[in-house]
Amino acid sequence: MENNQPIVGIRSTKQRQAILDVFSDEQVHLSADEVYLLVKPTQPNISLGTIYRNLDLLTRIGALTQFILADGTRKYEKTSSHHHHLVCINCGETKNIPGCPLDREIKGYSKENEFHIVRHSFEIYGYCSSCQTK
Amino acid sequence: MENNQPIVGIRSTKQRQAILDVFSDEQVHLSADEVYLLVKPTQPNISLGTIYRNLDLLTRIGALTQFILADGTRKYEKTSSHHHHLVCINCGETKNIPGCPLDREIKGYSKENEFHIVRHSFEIYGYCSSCQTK
DNA sequence: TTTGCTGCAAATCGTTTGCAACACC
DNA sequence: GGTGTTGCAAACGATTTGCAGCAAA
Repeated sequence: MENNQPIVGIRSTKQRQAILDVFSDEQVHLSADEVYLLVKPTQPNISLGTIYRNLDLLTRIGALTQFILADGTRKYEKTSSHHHHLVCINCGETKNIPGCPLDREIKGYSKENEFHIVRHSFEIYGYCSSCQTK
Repeated sequence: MENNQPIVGIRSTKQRQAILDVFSDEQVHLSADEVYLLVKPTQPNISLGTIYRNLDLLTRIGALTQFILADGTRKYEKTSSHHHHLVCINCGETKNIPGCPLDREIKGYSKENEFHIVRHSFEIYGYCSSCQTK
Protein backbone atom coordinates (compact mmCIF):
# COMPACT_ATOMS: atom_id res chain seq x y z
CA MET A 1 0.00 0.00 0.00
CA GLU A 2 2.99 2.20 0.55
CA ASN A 3 1.11 4.44 2.93
CA ASN A 4 3.52 6.63 4.82
CA GLN A 5 0.92 8.90 6.36
CA PRO A 6 1.48 9.65 10.02
CA ILE A 7 -0.97 7.72 12.17
CA VAL A 8 -3.25 10.13 14.00
CA GLY A 9 -6.51 8.91 15.46
CA ILE A 10 -7.31 5.25 15.23
CA ARG A 11 -10.88 4.19 15.76
CA SER A 12 -12.21 0.92 16.92
CA THR A 13 -14.65 -0.50 14.41
CA LYS A 14 -16.32 -3.88 14.38
CA GLN A 15 -14.56 -4.74 11.12
CA ARG A 16 -11.16 -3.94 12.59
CA GLN A 17 -11.95 -5.81 15.77
CA ALA A 18 -13.10 -8.84 13.80
CA ILE A 19 -9.81 -8.85 11.87
CA LEU A 20 -7.78 -8.56 15.05
CA ASP A 21 -9.75 -11.38 16.64
CA VAL A 22 -8.64 -13.72 13.88
CA PHE A 23 -5.04 -13.19 14.96
CA SER A 24 -5.55 -13.95 18.64
CA ASP A 25 -3.30 -17.00 18.44
CA GLU A 26 0.41 -16.57 17.72
CA GLN A 27 0.39 -19.64 15.51
CA VAL A 28 -2.01 -18.01 13.07
CA HIS A 29 -0.41 -17.07 9.73
CA LEU A 30 -2.80 -15.75 7.11
CA SER A 31 -2.97 -14.07 3.72
CA ALA A 32 -5.35 -11.16 3.12
CA ASP A 33 -7.73 -13.46 1.33
CA GLU A 34 -7.71 -15.99 4.14
CA VAL A 35 -8.49 -13.25 6.64
CA TYR A 36 -11.34 -12.14 4.40
CA LEU A 37 -12.83 -15.64 4.37
CA LEU A 38 -12.53 -15.95 8.15
CA VAL A 39 -14.08 -12.58 8.88
CA LYS A 40 -16.89 -12.86 6.35
CA PRO A 41 -19.18 -14.99 8.56
CA THR A 42 -19.38 -12.33 11.28
CA GLN A 43 -19.03 -9.33 8.93
CA PRO A 44 -20.92 -10.35 5.79
CA ASN A 45 -20.60 -6.96 4.12
CA ILE A 46 -16.90 -6.45 4.72
CA SER A 47 -14.88 -5.79 1.58
CA LEU A 48 -11.42 -6.98 0.62
CA GLY A 49 -10.35 -3.35 0.47
CA THR A 50 -11.13 -3.00 4.16
CA ILE A 51 -9.13 -6.13 4.88
CA TYR A 52 -6.09 -4.80 3.03
CA ARG A 53 -6.35 -1.35 4.59
CA ASN A 54 -6.60 -2.80 8.08
CA LEU A 55 -3.81 -5.33 7.64
CA ASP A 56 -1.64 -2.46 6.48
CA LEU A 57 -2.61 -0.16 9.33
CA LEU A 58 -2.30 -2.87 11.97
CA THR A 59 1.12 -3.70 10.58
CA ARG A 60 2.19 -0.06 10.67
CA ILE A 61 1.18 0.37 14.29
CA GLY A 62 2.99 -2.85 15.09
CA ALA A 63 0.07 -5.07 16.06
CA LEU A 64 0.69 -7.39 13.13
CA THR A 65 3.82 -8.41 11.28
CA GLN A 66 3.95 -9.12 7.59
CA PHE A 67 6.20 -11.64 5.91
CA ILE A 68 6.58 -13.05 2.43
CA LEU A 69 7.05 -16.70 1.57
CA ALA A 70 9.41 -18.00 -1.09
CA ASP A 71 6.54 -18.33 -3.57
CA GLY A 72 5.65 -14.68 -3.15
CA THR A 73 2.64 -15.19 -0.88
CA ARG A 74 2.18 -12.33 1.56
CA LYS A 75 1.20 -13.41 5.06
CA TYR A 76 0.41 -11.71 8.35
CA GLU A 77 0.76 -12.82 11.94
CA LYS A 78 0.31 -11.29 15.37
CA THR A 79 3.48 -9.50 16.39
CA SER A 80 5.44 -11.49 18.95
CA SER A 81 8.99 -12.11 20.04
CA HIS A 82 11.56 -12.68 17.30
CA HIS A 83 11.17 -16.00 15.54
CA HIS A 84 11.19 -17.71 12.15
CA HIS A 85 8.99 -20.13 10.22
CA LEU A 86 8.68 -23.73 9.26
CA VAL A 87 6.44 -23.88 6.18
CA CYS A 88 4.93 -26.98 4.63
CA ILE A 89 5.29 -26.94 0.84
CA ASN A 90 2.28 -29.17 0.50
CA CYS A 91 -0.43 -27.91 2.84
CA GLY A 92 0.98 -24.50 3.67
CA GLU A 93 0.88 -25.07 7.40
CA THR A 94 3.21 -22.56 9.03
CA LYS A 95 4.76 -22.99 12.45
CA ASN A 96 6.91 -20.64 14.44
CA ILE A 97 10.50 -21.63 15.15
CA PRO A 98 11.84 -20.05 18.34
CA GLY A 99 15.53 -20.09 17.35
CA CYS A 100 17.35 -17.54 15.24
CA PRO A 101 20.16 -18.35 12.83
CA LEU A 102 21.70 -14.91 12.60
CA ASP A 103 24.91 -16.05 14.26
CA ARG A 104 28.19 -14.51 15.16
CA GLU A 105 29.83 -15.71 11.97
CA ILE A 106 27.35 -14.00 9.68
CA LYS A 107 27.30 -10.83 11.73
CA GLY A 108 31.06 -10.80 11.40
CA TYR A 109 30.83 -11.23 7.67
CA SER A 110 28.39 -8.33 7.38
CA LYS A 111 30.67 -6.15 9.44
CA GLU A 112 33.57 -6.96 7.14
CA ASN A 113 31.44 -5.75 4.26
CA GLU A 114 30.56 -2.60 6.19
CA PHE A 115 26.92 -3.58 6.03
CA HIS A 116 24.59 -2.24 8.71
CA ILE A 117 22.05 -5.00 9.46
CA VAL A 118 18.50 -3.83 10.11
CA ARG A 119 16.51 -7.04 9.82
CA HIS A 120 16.56 -10.46 8.21
CA SER A 121 14.28 -13.16 6.94
CA PHE A 122 14.62 -16.88 7.44
CA GLU A 123 12.11 -19.52 6.45
CA ILE A 124 12.44 -23.27 6.23
CA TYR A 125 10.41 -25.16 3.62
CA GLY A 126 9.65 -28.84 3.54
CA TYR A 127 6.96 -31.33 4.42
CA CYS A 128 5.12 -31.45 7.71
CA SER A 129 4.59 -34.80 9.41
CA SER A 130 1.08 -35.39 8.10
CA CYS A 131 2.00 -34.51 4.51
CA GLN A 132 4.97 -36.90 4.59
CA THR A 133 2.75 -39.89 5.22
CA LYS A 134 0.45 -39.12 2.29
CA MET B 1 4.23 -19.29 -14.66
CA GLU B 2 3.52 -22.67 -13.14
CA ASN B 3 4.72 -24.51 -16.22
CA ASN B 4 5.23 -28.15 -15.47
CA GLN B 5 5.71 -29.29 -19.03
CA PRO B 6 8.59 -31.70 -19.50
CA ILE B 7 11.52 -29.96 -21.14
CA VAL B 8 12.18 -31.51 -24.53
CA GLY B 9 14.26 -29.66 -27.10
CA ILE B 10 15.75 -26.37 -26.11
CA ARG B 11 16.94 -24.09 -28.87
CA SER B 12 19.53 -21.41 -28.75
CA THR B 13 18.12 -18.08 -29.85
CA LYS B 14 19.74 -14.69 -29.77
CA GLN B 15 17.15 -13.49 -27.28
CA ARG B 16 17.86 -16.35 -24.90
CA GLN B 17 21.60 -15.92 -25.29
CA ALA B 18 21.32 -12.20 -24.60
CA ILE B 19 19.42 -12.94 -21.40
CA LEU B 20 21.96 -15.51 -20.28
CA ASP B 21 24.80 -13.10 -21.03
CA VAL B 22 23.37 -10.64 -18.52
CA PHE B 23 23.85 -13.24 -15.79
CA SER B 24 27.49 -14.02 -16.54
CA ASP B 25 28.58 -12.69 -13.15
CA GLU B 26 27.50 -14.46 -9.97
CA GLN B 27 26.98 -11.16 -8.23
CA VAL B 28 24.23 -10.19 -10.64
CA HIS B 29 20.74 -10.23 -9.10
CA LEU B 30 17.95 -8.95 -11.32
CA SER B 31 14.19 -8.68 -11.64
CA ALA B 32 12.46 -9.51 -14.93
CA ASP B 33 12.09 -5.84 -15.66
CA GLU B 34 15.74 -5.13 -14.99
CA VAL B 35 16.74 -7.93 -17.35
CA TYR B 36 14.41 -6.45 -19.96
CA LEU B 37 16.10 -3.06 -19.67
CA LEU B 38 19.56 -4.59 -19.92
CA VAL B 39 18.76 -6.74 -22.93
CA LYS B 40 16.81 -4.08 -24.83
CA PRO B 41 19.90 -2.30 -26.25
CA THR B 42 21.09 -5.42 -28.09
CA GLN B 43 17.61 -6.86 -28.73
CA PRO B 44 15.42 -3.81 -29.39
CA ASN B 45 12.36 -5.86 -30.36
CA ILE B 46 12.43 -8.27 -27.44
CA SER B 47 9.22 -8.38 -25.42
CA LEU B 48 8.70 -8.70 -21.68
CA GLY B 49 6.83 -11.93 -22.36
CA THR B 50 9.98 -13.42 -23.83
CA ILE B 51 11.94 -12.31 -20.79
CA TYR B 52 9.49 -13.97 -18.43
CA ARG B 53 9.30 -17.17 -20.47
CA ASN B 54 13.06 -17.44 -20.63
CA LEU B 55 13.65 -16.66 -16.97
CA ASP B 56 11.18 -19.39 -16.16
CA LEU B 57 12.70 -21.91 -18.56
CA LEU B 58 16.27 -21.14 -17.51
CA THR B 59 15.21 -21.54 -13.90
CA ARG B 60 13.54 -24.87 -14.60
CA ILE B 61 16.62 -26.28 -16.32
CA GLY B 62 18.70 -25.03 -13.41
CA ALA B 63 20.75 -22.37 -15.14
CA LEU B 64 19.19 -19.62 -13.05
CA THR B 65 17.81 -19.52 -9.54
CA GLN B 66 14.88 -17.43 -8.48
CA PHE B 67 14.41 -15.84 -5.07
CA ILE B 68 11.98 -13.43 -3.52
CA LEU B 69 12.91 -10.49 -1.32
CA ALA B 70 11.02 -9.45 1.80
CA ASP B 71 9.19 -6.74 -0.13
CA GLY B 72 7.88 -9.28 -2.61
CA THR B 73 10.31 -8.47 -5.42
CA ARG B 74 11.15 -11.49 -7.53
CA LYS B 75 14.80 -11.75 -8.52
CA TYR B 76 16.97 -14.09 -10.54
CA GLU B 77 20.64 -14.98 -10.35
CA LYS B 78 22.99 -17.42 -12.01
CA THR B 79 22.86 -20.76 -10.22
CA SER B 80 25.91 -21.30 -8.04
CA SER B 81 26.91 -23.00 -4.83
CA HIS B 82 24.60 -22.58 -1.87
CA HIS B 83 24.63 -19.09 -0.40
CA HIS B 84 22.44 -16.30 0.95
CA HIS B 85 22.02 -12.57 0.42
CA LEU B 86 22.89 -9.24 1.90
CA VAL B 87 20.39 -6.71 0.54
CA CYS B 88 20.58 -2.94 0.86
CA ILE B 89 17.20 -1.49 1.81
CA ASN B 90 18.13 1.79 0.22
CA CYS B 91 19.76 1.09 -3.13
CA GLY B 92 18.81 -2.54 -3.55
CA GLU B 93 22.37 -3.71 -4.03
CA THR B 94 22.47 -7.44 -3.36
CA LYS B 95 25.60 -9.35 -2.41
CA ASN B 96 26.09 -13.04 -1.92
CA ILE B 97 26.95 -14.30 1.56
CA PRO B 98 28.93 -17.54 1.47
CA GLY B 99 27.87 -18.86 4.89
CA CYS B 100 24.68 -20.74 5.71
CA PRO B 101 22.80 -20.35 8.98
CA LEU B 102 20.85 -23.58 8.87
CA ASP B 103 22.64 -24.93 11.89
CA ARG B 104 22.51 -28.05 13.96
CA GLU B 105 20.16 -26.49 16.47
CA ILE B 106 17.49 -25.64 13.92
CA LYS B 107 17.83 -28.95 12.13
CA GLY B 108 17.27 -30.60 15.48
CA TYR B 109 14.20 -28.51 16.12
CA SER B 110 12.75 -29.46 12.73
CA LYS B 111 13.41 -33.10 13.44
CA GLU B 112 11.58 -32.82 16.74
CA ASN B 113 8.60 -31.47 14.85
CA GLU B 114 8.86 -34.32 12.33
CA PHE B 115 9.40 -31.78 9.59
CA HIS B 116 11.27 -32.88 6.47
CA ILE B 117 13.38 -29.93 5.33
CA VAL B 118 13.62 -29.43 1.58
CA ARG B 119 14.99 -25.91 1.29
CA HIS B 120 15.21 -22.64 3.12
CA SER B 121 15.52 -18.93 2.53
CA PHE B 122 17.67 -16.48 4.40
CA GLU B 123 18.24 -12.85 3.55
CA ILE B 124 19.77 -10.04 5.52
CA TYR B 125 18.48 -6.49 5.03
CA GLY B 126 20.18 -3.28 6.01
CA TYR B 127 22.30 -0.50 4.59
CA CYS B 128 25.38 -0.99 2.45
CA SER B 129 28.48 1.08 3.17
CA SER B 130 27.82 3.75 0.57
CA CYS B 131 24.18 4.23 1.62
CA GLN B 132 25.20 4.63 5.26
CA THR B 133 27.30 7.67 4.52
CA LYS B 134 24.50 9.46 2.65
C1' DT C 1 -19.78 17.73 14.21
C1' DT C 2 -15.62 16.24 12.81
C1' DT C 3 -12.83 13.07 10.46
C1' DG C 4 -11.51 8.29 10.36
C1' DC C 5 -13.52 4.19 8.17
C1' DT C 6 -16.23 1.52 4.98
C1' DG C 7 -18.08 -0.63 0.63
C1' DC C 8 -17.79 -0.38 -4.02
C1' DA C 9 -15.71 -0.15 -8.30
C1' DA C 10 -12.08 1.20 -11.11
C1' DA C 11 -7.16 1.31 -11.55
C1' DT C 12 -2.57 -0.53 -11.12
C1' DC C 13 1.35 -3.71 -11.13
C1' DG C 14 3.76 -7.77 -12.07
C1' DT C 15 3.16 -11.82 -14.46
C1' DT C 16 0.98 -15.24 -17.56
C1' DT C 17 -1.15 -16.84 -21.73
C1' DG C 18 -3.29 -17.51 -26.63
C1' DC C 19 -2.16 -16.87 -31.09
C1' DA C 20 -0.15 -16.39 -35.61
C1' DA C 21 4.28 -15.54 -37.63
C1' DC C 22 8.95 -16.77 -37.37
C1' DA C 23 13.54 -19.08 -37.04
C1' DC C 24 16.31 -22.73 -35.30
C1' DC C 25 17.87 -27.74 -35.91
C1' DG D 1 9.69 -29.39 -42.58
C1' DG D 2 8.64 -29.73 -37.97
C1' DT D 3 8.33 -27.58 -33.68
C1' DG D 4 10.36 -24.60 -30.27
C1' DT D 5 10.29 -19.51 -29.84
C1' DT D 6 8.89 -14.87 -30.47
C1' DG D 7 6.16 -10.36 -30.35
C1' DC D 8 1.92 -8.69 -29.43
C1' DA D 9 -2.05 -7.98 -26.93
C1' DA D 10 -5.35 -9.57 -23.93
C1' DA D 11 -6.08 -11.79 -19.50
C1' DC D 12 -4.94 -12.50 -14.85
C1' DG D 13 -4.47 -12.34 -9.65
C1' DA D 14 -3.10 -9.68 -5.90
C1' DT D 15 -3.20 -5.27 -4.18
C1' DT D 16 -4.19 -0.26 -4.16
C1' DT D 17 -6.92 3.81 -4.64
C1' DG D 18 -10.78 7.51 -5.35
C1' DC D 19 -15.00 8.57 -3.80
C1' DA D 20 -19.34 9.32 -1.51
C1' DG D 21 -21.78 7.77 2.43
C1' DC D 22 -21.41 6.11 7.14
C1' DA D 23 -20.19 5.92 12.02
C1' DA D 24 -17.03 6.37 15.90
C1' DA D 25 -15.59 9.82 19.27
